[in-house]
Amino acid sequence: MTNVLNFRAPPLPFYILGGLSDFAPGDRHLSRQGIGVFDLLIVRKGCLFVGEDERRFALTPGSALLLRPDAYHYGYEDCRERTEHYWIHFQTSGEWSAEDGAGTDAPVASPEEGAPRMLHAFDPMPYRLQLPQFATLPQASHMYELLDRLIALNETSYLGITRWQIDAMFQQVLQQLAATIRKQASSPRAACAQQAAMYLRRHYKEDVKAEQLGEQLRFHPIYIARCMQAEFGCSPIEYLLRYRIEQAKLLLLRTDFTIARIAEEVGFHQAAYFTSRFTKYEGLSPRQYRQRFLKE
DNA sequence: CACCGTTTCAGGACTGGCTG
DNA sequence: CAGCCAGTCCTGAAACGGTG
Repeated sequence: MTNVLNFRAPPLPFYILGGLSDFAPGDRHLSRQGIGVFDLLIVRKGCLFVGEDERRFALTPGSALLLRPDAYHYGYEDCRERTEHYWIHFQTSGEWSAEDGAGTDAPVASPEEGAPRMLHAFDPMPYRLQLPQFATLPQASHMYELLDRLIALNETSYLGITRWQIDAMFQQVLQQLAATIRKQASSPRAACAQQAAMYLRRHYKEDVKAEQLGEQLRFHPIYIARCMQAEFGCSPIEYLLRYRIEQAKLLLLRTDFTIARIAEEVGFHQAAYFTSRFTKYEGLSPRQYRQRFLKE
């Protein structure tokens, strides 16, 4: 059973459309199969009865339900009283997965295998955005206020400057939703992963071995690898590699150092190996990268 | 000739299953 | 939660070929 939806960021999920629905007694939520977008429902008044596949939720004021784009949704019971609820449709162009009650992280969607990745001069370090599938909002009135403003903006205009205001506001909605499971982020596992990441960023120019990392953090290297996998979706070595490549990109654009010099500066012993890793992650060689982005 | 890309393979890192 | 073991996978070094 799904409890948490994990979004690998960047890119962050983006807003599509939202509104406030007012149901009279006897109305019920629509039945839809695989609508292709995430649907966030937040009840302001009354009680909404919604099912997703085999699970059923009775949403009372202040509760939020995040419906998956690939599941079957339905109203399983009529509203007994006047029921107001916000609905927000959003989507992501990145990877996302559903985590079940047992803690397994089953991948659900990801960019097409082998598809050419979008090329940027710089990519920030990846992180994971966790959203609960069902939550009771601690500051529901604040959320209602935010959603009212979001919907009002949405209705006035959807172009130009308003578009990024909508996106910024939508990120605040996600932030409030994510905050309901923030307790988990301060777990020993998350702390271990954060410490490891900090150590790797500080020592990326040096030879960092898993064993050495374990000694520094006073944890078993295998345990650290698991913590980082859970927190960042990658192993310590992959995290280090990505960080080194980001630093190398800076040097490629800011200096006229040779590829071999840059490889050495960011912790690679062999320029050939640096080139192969860089090409794998960026889709073009260091030299091509420099030529391409210095021209722009 | 300097620099970059490809191939190969030993050893280190990671994963899954399990234990305390 | 934290660590161990066995099997598998991947990294990184080295050698060599290609290119401008």
